[in-house]
Amino acid sequence: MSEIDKGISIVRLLKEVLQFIHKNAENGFKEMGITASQGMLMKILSHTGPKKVSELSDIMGISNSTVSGIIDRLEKRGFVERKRSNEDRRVVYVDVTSEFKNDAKKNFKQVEKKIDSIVNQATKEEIDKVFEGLNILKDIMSKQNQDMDN
Amino acid sequence: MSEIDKGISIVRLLKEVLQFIHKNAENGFKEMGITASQGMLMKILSHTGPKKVSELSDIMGISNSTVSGIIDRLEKRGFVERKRSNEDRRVVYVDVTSEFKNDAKKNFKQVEKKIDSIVNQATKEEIDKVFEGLNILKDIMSKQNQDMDN
DNA sequence: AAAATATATTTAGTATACGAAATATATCTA
DNA sequence: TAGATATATTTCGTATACTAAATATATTTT
Repeated sequence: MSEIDKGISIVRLLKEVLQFIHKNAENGFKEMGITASQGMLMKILSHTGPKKVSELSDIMGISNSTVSGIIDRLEKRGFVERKRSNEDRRVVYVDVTSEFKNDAKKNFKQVEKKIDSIVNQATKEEIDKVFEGLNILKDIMSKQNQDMDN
Repeated sequence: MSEIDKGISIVRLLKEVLQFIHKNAENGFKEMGITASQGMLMKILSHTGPKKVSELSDIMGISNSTVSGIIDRLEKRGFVERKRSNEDRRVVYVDVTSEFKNDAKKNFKQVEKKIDSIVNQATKEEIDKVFEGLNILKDIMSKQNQDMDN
């Protein structure tokens, strides 16, 4: 495999894997009328309670502005609401609505369980190898990033 | 680490790695005024010659419609051109323009070299582990996909 | 306290990304 | 050969994703 193919193969494989994951989540959440990203955000909120926009960005690994857009659409659906913090008025807390808790949460839990079971199929050794490979790749890329700053 | 965290961690790590790669490519191609995806397409074309839209989709692992959009923007920049096939009029071949070959190709090669060198920094063992981890993850996800069809 | 600086979020603009529908052309079938 | 079916690409609508700029509020400095 040439150097060219190596780079492109890794990128394609990464995308392929993310697409599989996305597909699985998408299929699960579809029946609730929400997308995979929206489902991931709901998952975090319903497990750990109200979160700042910036906290959600950190957890999900995407930018504040993207989270803001996802919240916009979930708010329209009536699943989450924004609440301006009283301690620091710059901060916005996002939380699930009581409407969601009453109407959709039960269904959501079932979907969630089905999606979680995918990772659970893997053995501990497999998961370890997945993390090892990804961390190696991350190190290679981030080391290069530092070099480029010089 | 709980099952919930495990799933979200993997997704976040995958995204992080892809973002690093994207960042590196973006930084490189920026000076040419093209994006990372556009650069990847140019790389393929300039190494292997004219390609069908559908071939580019397969190589890059993205859909025809997305490739079509990327070609639109590269065409506006004057870097590629579309040519309807004479053998099969449904087919469109995409190729670099002579304008690109004369003006930008030299610069492009240098940028390309710099980006390729990133993967080359890694040892063979590291690359093998990366592929091993990614393939395990891919198998886990695709196995689940089949189960869901039942 | 007014100005400067810092922090948190949203908005605006651009580029992906997808699926479904539309278009165009090819090929097969009755 | 006309109609049905298949294939290739583009267009359209929606959802992400990013950065930079705008907005809002906090904190520090002078």
